[in-house]
Amino acid sequence: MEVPDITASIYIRPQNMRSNVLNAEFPADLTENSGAACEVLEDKEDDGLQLMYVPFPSTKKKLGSSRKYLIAKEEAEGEEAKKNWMDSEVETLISLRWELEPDFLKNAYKQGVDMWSQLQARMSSAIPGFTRSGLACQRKFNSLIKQHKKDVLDVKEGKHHTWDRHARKFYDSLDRCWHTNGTVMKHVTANSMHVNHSDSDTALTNGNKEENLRMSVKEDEGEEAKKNWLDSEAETMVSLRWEMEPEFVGNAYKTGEDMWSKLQMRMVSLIPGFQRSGLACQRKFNALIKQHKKDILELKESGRERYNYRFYDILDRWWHTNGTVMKHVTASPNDSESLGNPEHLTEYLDDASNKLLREGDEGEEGKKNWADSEVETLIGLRKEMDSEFVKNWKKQGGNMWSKLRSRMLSLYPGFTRSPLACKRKFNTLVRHHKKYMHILAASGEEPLNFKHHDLLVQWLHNNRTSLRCSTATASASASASDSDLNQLTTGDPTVASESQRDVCKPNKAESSIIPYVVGIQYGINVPGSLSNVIEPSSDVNEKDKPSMLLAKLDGEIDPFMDSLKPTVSI
DNA sequence: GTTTCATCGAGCTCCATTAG
DNA sequence: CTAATGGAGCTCGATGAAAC
Repeated sequence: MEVPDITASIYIRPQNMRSNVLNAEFPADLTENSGAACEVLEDKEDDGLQLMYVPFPSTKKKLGSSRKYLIAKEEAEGEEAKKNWMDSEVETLISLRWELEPDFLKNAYKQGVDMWSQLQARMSSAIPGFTRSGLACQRKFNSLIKQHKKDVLDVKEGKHHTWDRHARKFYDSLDRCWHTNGTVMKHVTANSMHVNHSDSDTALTNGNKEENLRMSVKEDEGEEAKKNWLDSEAETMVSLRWEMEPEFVGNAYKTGEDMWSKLQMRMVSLIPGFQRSGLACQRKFNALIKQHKKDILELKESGRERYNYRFYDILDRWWHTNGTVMKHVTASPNDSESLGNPEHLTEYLDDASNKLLREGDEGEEGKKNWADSEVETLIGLRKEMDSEFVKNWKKQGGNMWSKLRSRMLSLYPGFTRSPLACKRKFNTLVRHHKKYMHILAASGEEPLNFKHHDLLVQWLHNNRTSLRCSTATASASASASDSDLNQLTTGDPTVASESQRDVCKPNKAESSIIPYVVGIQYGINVPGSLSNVIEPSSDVNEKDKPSMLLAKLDGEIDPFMDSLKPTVSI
């Protein structure tokens, strides 16, 4: 990826702040577009002067000082006018978003790190009088990318394009930053972890120093909460855990020997301001191992490298030198051997699934487990209300889970779980149902103790047209086949009604594989093309294949499973 | 000591609505 | 008509509480 020159070591200041301004020339099109005054600041590191274009509005309300600006900002906040974005605002947005790209990648979905608020703050300091929210910035940026992608695709496919639109004038800036050659702008999507960071890392230069300083101050102030682990923290923790391994082994399961607290104390001594608990260290460590194993599996099966954590090296070194050492935190004592072995995953999932539907007391609320009867009623009601769910899918005010919760309440006086809790429980059930399918496909044996599985299976296969609209989708460990399950439950678009198709439309990747996804649902991350998974015999007409496969689904579940088993390669 | 369940908060996406 | 926002739903990572 081409690194644009705007990643240079330049400090940006609001126009109203004094600074060392250099003479600079800007591309004519930029200044013309923005009609803005520009300011370029000195490279403090003096490591090769590079300039950054910093547009400022030819402001009507020019403010004399930063103080006045802050007051004006406060006054303006809350108005949230729906005024169109000025060109200069958009250009600044793109520049800052690119500059913060490494942080966006690193902090995707993390609690306690609101990247768009950080960007908004920088927008505010770069553009006096800027009053839009972080959310507005996020939406504007995403809509730009969406439009860009669409236009590029349209042009590629020879369709009529809309390049004369307002967004067009910013495509150069977007391309200059991300240089995507018209491919998907991955950086803002859930798949951002797939992006190779190496290119964008170079962008994290002096421009982020202020932000880094601010963050470090924050840490010193003890604003901990659920903040993402820094790489340095994780590395230190893994190293310490390794170093203390003999003690961990010696004191395993002994009461009064809280090894993780000891490790936590050493973390504090090594990292001033470290405020996480020993339990948090333990969880993070176990999560790292789990993730590592998952990544290795994925790499082995699909050839796709998902994560690139530096401390994986440490874990690997440890594993290879100390084969059995991980027994405290893994399901199998032979993890060093079972790495990459799907059977191991099966064992792991099986173990998990056996405990899945463990019931707690007939709980009233909060984090008490759901009672069997509650779950069954939940599924029953959800099934009963399915047409309503489909009808109101994504409609404002639909609030279907509230309605379902009301019906739960009428059946269970004293039922105190929230609509959201109902939704989450249901999504969790579906997620585990998918896990069940994986286990079944991997081992050929029906996992035990899936109490509510039958209810779900019955519904999923009788009603393939709607579930996509109301359930959580992929679990991280099984994203490939989960999406296929979604497709399965979405149903055959050639049969579904127009409205159903509209409501439950598959994503683009899925839409091209519809006829053949049936088999992969029961597979487990089978590498290669879908045809490797299930291939109708060659003497069947192309046009008959989809119906043939779907016809299988209409039969009983078990016979279908049986017929499928031999075709699934693991 | 380890794992699971449920929750929280941040980000993204989609459709409907509203303002310019 | 188009762009921006509202609102709902989804995924993901971290964590408290409880179960094992």
